[in-house]
Amino acid sequence: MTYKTVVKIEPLAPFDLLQSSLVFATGDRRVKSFQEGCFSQVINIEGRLVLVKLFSEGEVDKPKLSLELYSDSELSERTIYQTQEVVSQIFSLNMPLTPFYEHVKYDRVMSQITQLLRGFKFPTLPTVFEALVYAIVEQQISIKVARNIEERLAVMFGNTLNADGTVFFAFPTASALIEADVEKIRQAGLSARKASYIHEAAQLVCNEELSLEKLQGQPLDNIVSVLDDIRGVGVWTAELTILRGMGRFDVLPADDFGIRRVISRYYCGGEKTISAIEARKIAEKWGNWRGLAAFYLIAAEALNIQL
DNA sequence: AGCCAGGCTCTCG
DNA sequence: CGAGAGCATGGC
Repeated sequence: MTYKTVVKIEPLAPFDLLQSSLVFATGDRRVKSFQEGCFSQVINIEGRLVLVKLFSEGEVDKPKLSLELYSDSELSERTIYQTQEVVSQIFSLNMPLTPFYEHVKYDRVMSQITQLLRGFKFPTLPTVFEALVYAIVEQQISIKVARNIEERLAVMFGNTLNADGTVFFAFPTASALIEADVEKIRQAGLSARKASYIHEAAQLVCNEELSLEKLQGQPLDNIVSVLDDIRGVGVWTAELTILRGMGRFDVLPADDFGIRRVISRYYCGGEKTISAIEARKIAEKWGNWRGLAAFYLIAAEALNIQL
C-alpha cells in the first residue's frame, strides 16, 4: 500500500526547476533523476523513507512547485514538514538570487550568464555525510563515472522504498556502509583506497568521533581543517562537501579542474587551464557568491553557452 | 591504445 | 620537504 501526499510550494523568485535539475537528466530513476519535468529522489527522514517527486507548475519569476510524497505508511504532519524542508534545502528555495545578480551586474561575463540562466540554483545534498561521500567518489574521475558509482552505492547499500510497485533506493546510511566491508564497497566501482576512505568516514560519523552537522555555521577555515584531517579528504573534497552539504555558496573549490577550466574559458580566453590561485583571484569579484558563480559557469559550459 | 577526468596518500630521494 | 607513482571506470 502506497500513501501519497501532495504539497504546494511557492519558492522565492526567481527559480527555474528545469535548469537546476538538468544535471540529473540522465540519472537512474530508481535513485535520483530529472525526467519529463519531474525531479525524484528518496529522502530519509529520521529513518523513514519518503519518495519525493517535484514538478514545476509556475514560471521562473512566479515559481510554483507541486511536491508529491510517497511512502509505505501514513506520514505525520511533522514528517511532511521535514520532507518539505529537505527539498527546500536541496534547491535552496529560500535563498534569494537577486542580491547575487545585483552584485555581478558590472561583471560582463557573469551578468550575461546569470541572465541566460536566471533562476538556476545549484542543487545540494540532504546531509553533510552524503556530500562527503559524493565528494570522495568524485575525486579525480569524470562526473559521468562518478554518477554511475553513486547510483551503484544506493542500489547496493541503500534502503528501499516500494511505491506503487516500483522499488526506489535511498542513499546508504553510514551504518549500512560500515556493515558492508571495504571490498564490497569497492565493487561499486571504486578504488580500494577510496572504498576504505568511505568506510572510515562512515565509522567516524557513526562513532560520533565526528559530528558533521555540528560544523555548520562555523568559520570556513575551521570546517575545512576539520574535514581535511579525515583520511582521503583534502582541501578540494572539504570545500565541495561544505558547498553541497551545507549549502555554503561562498566556498570556491578552486582546485577543481572543471572550475579552473570554465573560469579560463569564460574569463581568460580558454587557451590554458589556470591555477587555483588565479581562479581564487578572479572569483574575488563574485563576493560571497563565488561558489555559486562558479557553478553558473559550469552550467553555462554544459549548455555550450557562448558569449 | 592510451590518456585523462570535478584528488589524495604513500613512498622515495 | 618536493616530486612522482598508483588508483577505478568510461569517454574520446
